[in-house]
Order: sequence, then structure tokens, then C-alpha cells
Amino acid sequence: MVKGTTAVRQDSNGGTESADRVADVLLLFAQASHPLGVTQIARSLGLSKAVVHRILQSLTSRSLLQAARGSTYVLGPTATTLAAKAWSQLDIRSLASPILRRLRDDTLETTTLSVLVGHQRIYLDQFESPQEVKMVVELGPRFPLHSGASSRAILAHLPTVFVDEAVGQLRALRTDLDVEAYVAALEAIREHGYASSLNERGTGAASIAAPFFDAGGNVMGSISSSGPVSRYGEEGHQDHVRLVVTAARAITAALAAA
Amino acid sequence: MVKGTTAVRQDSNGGTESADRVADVLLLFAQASHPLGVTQIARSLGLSKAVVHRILQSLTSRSLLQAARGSTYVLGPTATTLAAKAWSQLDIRSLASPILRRLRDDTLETTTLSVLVGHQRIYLDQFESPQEVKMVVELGPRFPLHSGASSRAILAHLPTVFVDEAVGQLRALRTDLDVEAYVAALEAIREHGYASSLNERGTGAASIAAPFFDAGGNVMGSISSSGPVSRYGEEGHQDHVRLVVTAARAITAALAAA
DNA sequence: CCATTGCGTTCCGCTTGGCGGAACTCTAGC
DNA sequence: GCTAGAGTTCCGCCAAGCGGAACGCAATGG
Repeated sequence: MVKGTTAVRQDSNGGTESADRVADVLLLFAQASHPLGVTQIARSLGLSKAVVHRILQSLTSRSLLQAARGSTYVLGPTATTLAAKAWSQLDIRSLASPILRRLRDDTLETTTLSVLVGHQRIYLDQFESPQEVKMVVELGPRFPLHSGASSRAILAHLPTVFVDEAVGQLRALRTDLDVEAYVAALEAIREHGYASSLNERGTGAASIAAPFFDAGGNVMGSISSSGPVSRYGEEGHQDHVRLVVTAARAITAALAAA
Repeated sequence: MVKGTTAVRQDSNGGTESADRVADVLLLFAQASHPLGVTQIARSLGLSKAVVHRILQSLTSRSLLQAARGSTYVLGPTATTLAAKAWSQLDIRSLASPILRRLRDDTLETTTLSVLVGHQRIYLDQFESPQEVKMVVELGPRFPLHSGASSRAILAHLPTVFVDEAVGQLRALRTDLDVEAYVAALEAIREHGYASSLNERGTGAASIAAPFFDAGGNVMGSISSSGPVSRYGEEGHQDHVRLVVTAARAITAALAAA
């Protein structure tokens, strides 16, 4: 059935020809500096115009492409959404992995990677403790910036509009909030370079978290070493802090070098 | 042959089921905050695991996706390239800022930047009026294209499928819609180069908006000068319009030069 | 240790979705 | 008006890809 010239294209191991073709069309747009037309794409890939047209319709229906002038096509808004995700997942996650794995091996606690997304925080990755009783987080859901060591480590380095917002959110939850103490605690986090929590939400969990920054000095997220509160006493605390802060700095350095 | 449940997915006009499926898999990754596995994707889209696996292989062979831990998948390097291209198309904010700031200073009203995202509009930026009573918008949420000057300034330059959709949406909201008048108003907007609104949603807000275009002549968004309706009378209206339209043209020119 | 569960990966018979060639429509230029 | 070349639509035909199921692997619990 498939008769397209495949001199320029290659197949996939275990994929399908038709899916390969969709991917190849998208690749052309990734490499193009101007709108592309049906015939141009067909020639470049050695496919029939009818096939290309069909693929374009499917991609356009999902806004991965959009129609441009003169019946040509350009990348569409969904490709933009892919941008934010690909950037945040590819660069930070792969850079941070080896560092977090080492931190896990040094502390024997679960280490996590969080990123700031808008005005919230997302767990992006974790390396689980080898111990039987350990902390395990769910990757994906969004967390507010006002509570938890991982959040506060980020919030401490954000502009006051973020802090005001966080305070407002906390006030709605707790009428007894001591705002001055809260703001002073953020100041201390900024000064010491880390945040910690001990059974903060009554979950029996404890955490030491430190922020990492982009090349411009803007906070992008935080890493943490977390586990059961019984393993987070005064003894060894400073060593633990040093490991977390050092790892966060390594991530900041890796991001700057990338 | 194709037996996938299509309750959640929609077909494309003129596309193929198999290409639609590839696009839908990519969409899932665009919306996901963490790695996805074969079974998860299969369940979300109502497809067989074998189909999903094949699509993943094709996308992985082109680095649109890549294998992650635990046999899951995440967006790959080509997605970043693709997205970078798309972002360059949408990296309007920095180009538009100086223009919008000047417009704010000239009009003493709040100026906004909106972009077309799929079939909706998003406020991307604003420069607030120095006056005490002023318009302030929320950046981020999506607005329909059918209502408001900023939306209509965009809609007037979109294909009829967008207009039909907008009319459909409006009809659901207002049974007394005069479609002919609505379409004629869009025609006037296209002709005059701007849209305006006066207390349109009973919010006391008024606005003058003009569209801007990419290098290919496609409408990408609109800018507006907005404030309390009491400041938007006939006196000074033409001068105000001229400032907005001129600023929009400057953004179009800046985009063409980029 | 075995059984169960649930994941990803591979296999294979079957059929229909999508292929490709060609016709059609539209536009621009001469 | 004709030609050329683009995008879009049509339709007969068949093999590519479907989906069900088997397989491999890992984790968990008894």
C-alpha cells in the first residue's frame, strides 16, 4: 500500500509508517523558517500530496499546525504548549537527576525535584529512599507556595506579590496566622539558603529543601530530602542541610552551564 | 479495523484516524506534568495498548518523545526545537512592551496585549493606567472570541469557521442575537482596523482594540486601550483610535522585522 | 517460594482505513 | 483564453495497521 519514496526518511523500530510520516511532517516544521505548503512537504518527504494533505488536516485539527496565507501552514498554539513542557522537563529534569540520585544515596532519604509553574509548585521527579519507611510523593499535582519546605524554599526568593498572595491564601485557611513571623521565617530561609519542616501538616513527614536558580538568578524550583520525622532530629541536621544546599547549588551551576 | 473508543477524542475534517491518534498522543504530553506510560495513554484515549506503543515508537524514533524511567515517556529534544519555533512566533511580549508602554503614556489608559491561542484569546501583558480609576485585567485566563473589543478585533480577521463558531457560542448565550448585524460589525472592524466597546458587559469598562499580524499576514492578537466608560466619549475618540491603530501597526512591523 | 496483578512489549490473523493516482478547483501570469 | 502549478477531493484496491492475546518482567502479598 505504501509507495512513498523513503530515500530521505527512515522507519522506526516498532512504529508504523503512517505515524512516522506524521512525525516527519512535524519535523519539517521544526526546521522551517517560513510557512510550508502541501506540495513542498510532499516533495521534501517523497510522499503523495494527498497523504500530506490528510496529515496536515489532522495536525491542524489539534492546533499543532495552523493554516497560514496562501494555503500554507505554520506551527500552531499547541506546539507552544509543548514548548513549556519540553523545556521544563527536559532540561531541569535530566540535569538534576544525577545530582538528586547522589543526594538520595548520601542521605538515604527520598529526594525530590520541584519546579515553579505560574504561582504554584509541581513535583517533577523523585528518587526514593532505600529504607523501608520512606516518603513518597505524587508527581504532577500542583501545590500552593505557602506551605511545605519545598514551596517555602521557592517563595522566599520570589517578589513580594507572590508572598502577599501566599499570605492571603494562608489567612483564608488559618485565622491565627502571625504574618510577621511568617515573613520573618521567609527572610531566614533566604538568608540561610534552605527551608525545613517537621510534621508540618501532621503527616509525620519532615523535609529539608533548598532552591535552585536559572542563569539570571531567578528561582526556578527547589529540591528536598524528605522522610519520617523520627529521622530528622538535631543530630546530623547540619550535615543533612549541607548536603541538600550543596546539591541545589550544583543544579544551579549545571543550569548556568547548559 | 479501528475499534478504539472515540468518546473522548474527535476526528478531523479530512484527516485520518491514525494521524489524529498521533496528534492526540502528543496533546496528552502537552498537557501532562509528569511522564506517561503506555497503559495510561491507552486508557485516556480509549485506544489499545498495542496502538499506543506503536505511536510512541514512531514519535520516539524522531525524538519528539523519549523514554523515561520505568518504561514511561516524556517529551524529547525535537519537541523542544518544535516548540522553540512556535515560541519565536509567539514571542510577542518583549517586542510589544515598549510600544504598549508608550501607548499607555499617550492615552493615560491601561493598555493590554492579547494573543490568539487556538480558538480563544489570552491577555499576555498589560500596562496599567496611572490614574486612580482604571481598568485592570487578569493575565492568563482564556476568553472567547465572540465578545469584547480585543476579541472581536482578532475575530474580524479569522476564517469564517471561527466566525461561525463564535456565532454559535453567542447564540447559546443570547437567543436574540442579530447574526447579520454581528457579521456586518466584524466587516466594519476589518475595514476600519479597530474594534471598540462601551460598557458591553455592564462592567463600566470601555475599550478600543486593534489587531496585529505576523509576517505572513495572519492575525496573531490584538492590543487595546481600556478604561472607565466615562472617559470614552466622542470627544477625543478619533485621536484615541489613531494612537491604538498606530501602535498595533508598529507591533506588526516589529514582528515582521524580527 | 508461588500466585497474582499489572505494567510494557511482541505476535499474528484479519479487514478496512488509508494509500496513491488522477481528477478537480482555483489562482496567477502571459 | 490558455497554461502551469498550487491545493483539494475522489475512489478502487490491498497491505498496513488494527486489536486481541500472549509473553516477559517486576512488584507484592501470603
